Amino acid sequence: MHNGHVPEPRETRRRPGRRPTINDVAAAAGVSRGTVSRVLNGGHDVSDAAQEAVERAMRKTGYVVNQHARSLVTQRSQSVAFILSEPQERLFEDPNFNVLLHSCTQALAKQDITLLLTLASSLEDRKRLGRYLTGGHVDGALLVSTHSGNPLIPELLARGLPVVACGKPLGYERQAAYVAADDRDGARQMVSYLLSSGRRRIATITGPLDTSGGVERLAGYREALGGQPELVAHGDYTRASGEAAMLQLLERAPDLDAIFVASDLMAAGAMTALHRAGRRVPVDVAVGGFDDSQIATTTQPLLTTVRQSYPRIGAEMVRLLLSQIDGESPAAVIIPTELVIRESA
Amino acid sequence: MHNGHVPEPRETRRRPGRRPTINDVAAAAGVSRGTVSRVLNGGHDVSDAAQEAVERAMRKTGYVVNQHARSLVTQRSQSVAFILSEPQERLFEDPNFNVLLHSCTQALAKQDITLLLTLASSLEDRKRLGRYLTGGHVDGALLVSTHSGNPLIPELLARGLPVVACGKPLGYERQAAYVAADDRDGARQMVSYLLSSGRRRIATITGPLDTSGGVERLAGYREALGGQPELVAHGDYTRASGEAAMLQLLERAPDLDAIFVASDLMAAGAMTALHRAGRRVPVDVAVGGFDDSQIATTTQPLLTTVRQSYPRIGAEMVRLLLSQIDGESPAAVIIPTELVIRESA
DNA sequence: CTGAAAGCGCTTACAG
DNA sequence: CTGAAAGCGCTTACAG
Repeated sequence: MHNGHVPEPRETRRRPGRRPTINDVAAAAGVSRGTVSRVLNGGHDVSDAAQEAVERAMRKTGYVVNQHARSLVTQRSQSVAFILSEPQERLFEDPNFNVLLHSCTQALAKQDITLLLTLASSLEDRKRLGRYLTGGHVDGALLVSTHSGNPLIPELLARGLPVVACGKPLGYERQAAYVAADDRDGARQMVSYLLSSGRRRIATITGPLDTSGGVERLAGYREALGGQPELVAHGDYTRASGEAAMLQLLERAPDLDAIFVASDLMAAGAMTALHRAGRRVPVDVAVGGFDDSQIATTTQPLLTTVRQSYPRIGAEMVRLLLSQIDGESPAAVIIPTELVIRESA
Repeated sequence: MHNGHVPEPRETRRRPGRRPTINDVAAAAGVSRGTVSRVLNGGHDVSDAAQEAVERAMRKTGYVVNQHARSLVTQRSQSVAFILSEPQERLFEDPNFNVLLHSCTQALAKQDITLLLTLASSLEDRKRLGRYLTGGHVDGALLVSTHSGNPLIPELLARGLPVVACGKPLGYERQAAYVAADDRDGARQMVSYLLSSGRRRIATITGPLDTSGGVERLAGYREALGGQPELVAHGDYTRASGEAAMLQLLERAPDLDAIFVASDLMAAGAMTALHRAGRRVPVDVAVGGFDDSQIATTTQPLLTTVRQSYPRIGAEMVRLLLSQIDGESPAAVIIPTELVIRESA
């Protein structure tokens, strides 16, 4: 069919195996394509009779709009990407992602925008993803857990794709929009609290230092310590790394009486290590976490931690992204953090 | 710009804020759009000189193909959806999803196809997703963890979208392609092994009975028991449900000496319950799992289980999906399962 | 309120 | 090997 170059008369019957188009609907309803398109786009300036005829015709033909054709003219895809630049394992281990993903999905759903979760663990992945994203498939991107040096950020920025990062995107704070918790202040609050409750030898387990969360929480720890000798070990936000770092700290400083851990998940790991080493929490060692994730209420004893509201962070990220898609310039939002005292400190 | 209806002379300079198109590249290279398109699509029938000129022009203009325009003519989007119809929590708890997702991503990457992970926990989500998927955004869908009664399956099938399910899609075994492990035989092997090692009072914790895995593993248990009295409790593949079911079974049958659990994660939960109840594994109670996931090698003692190879399942799913996209009819693949004996039984 | 027409940015036979 | 042209399925001023 259609392989000659003599124009055929416009065909109105539906060919088998072909999706119905707006032409089929128009023919069935006895109106023009323009009118069909108008009812598709809100039904303004359409008479009741026409509206009804078109709706009937759509049902009859089983019409579904072709998004590519629509996107080609509107330059909008009505979808945004949620990009996780992280080894997959973390996605599955860390409940924070879960909460963030959920709140972003919800916020976008209200605008009838689909969220596409894309994983970019390997360099290869990131390349393919770069092509995909800049090809117009999505209207914007939410970047989660981006370590400094992630090549996706400059690429997307250069292409002019609206982007919002979760946490300060190190090296691009000026150019990319972001939403971050007040990490530094949260850490400061926690360590001040530990000091005020009489602890004297306070260690910390940091997050990865190529993320703003890692850097800022460490800075808050130092700030609160105000020049007192510090005791630092590094983790990568996984439970296992928290356990290993705790073991190492106990070796280096058997007299430590408190620990501020830069995430709840690592804090859970640290508590396991403390338990194995025969230290009681909080009697021998006070433990403070960060996140106030679900984990904080399942540890034994319950975890004293710093709350950062991921639902709120997600909602703000979406708001910032949509406003950029509408032409506003990038902005940064800092969400306050709050000390939550439970049993571990 | 371009708001009059008098045709302007074709503009070749790049307007600020506009993405370069194939016309810009053609003009810069001094060739026709057809030639640019040919180098974009593999460079067949293009002279070296033209090829080079076009490549230079693409770099100079920063050209990126508009996927919507391309898809509109090719009727292909070069992406497929990975649909998880499951409360999000499970995604994050169950390592099997992780492995499956990874293997599917890899297999698709080889064909330069992007995988889009979409979550459909609520009914609302499924509606929006249905619209998205049938709008031509993806070339096919991988359905994971679909309980019977999931309305997405008939919808996608009716639209003619190529679909492959993981596990038998109950109610649509005939119409939808799927890849499943030989659940029944795996369960049978495990229970036979428990019997042969002298266990006499063997219970089971099932998966959800609206999934084929749940149904078939229970059937295998019954088959191996061959009419001996059975002892059944139900779980939903979460760790917590395994723990609860085990507690309940101990109450109902304090004399049980073995348990076959329909997933490793639930088996880990069951072992926790046994431990709390003071039963030694495997001395007092033998425990057999299903999956051979990462969990099986982290429990204490190590878990005897049934291996189903998720990497292989993922690869087969992709193969089946791509062949359907190329016009083949749906097929079903059953992957053999294998007993893996460790310490717990 | 409605139709005719231009245009979104590509691909792909076709003719040369 | 290459260009001209048709066509993919929509939306959106414009004129009436």
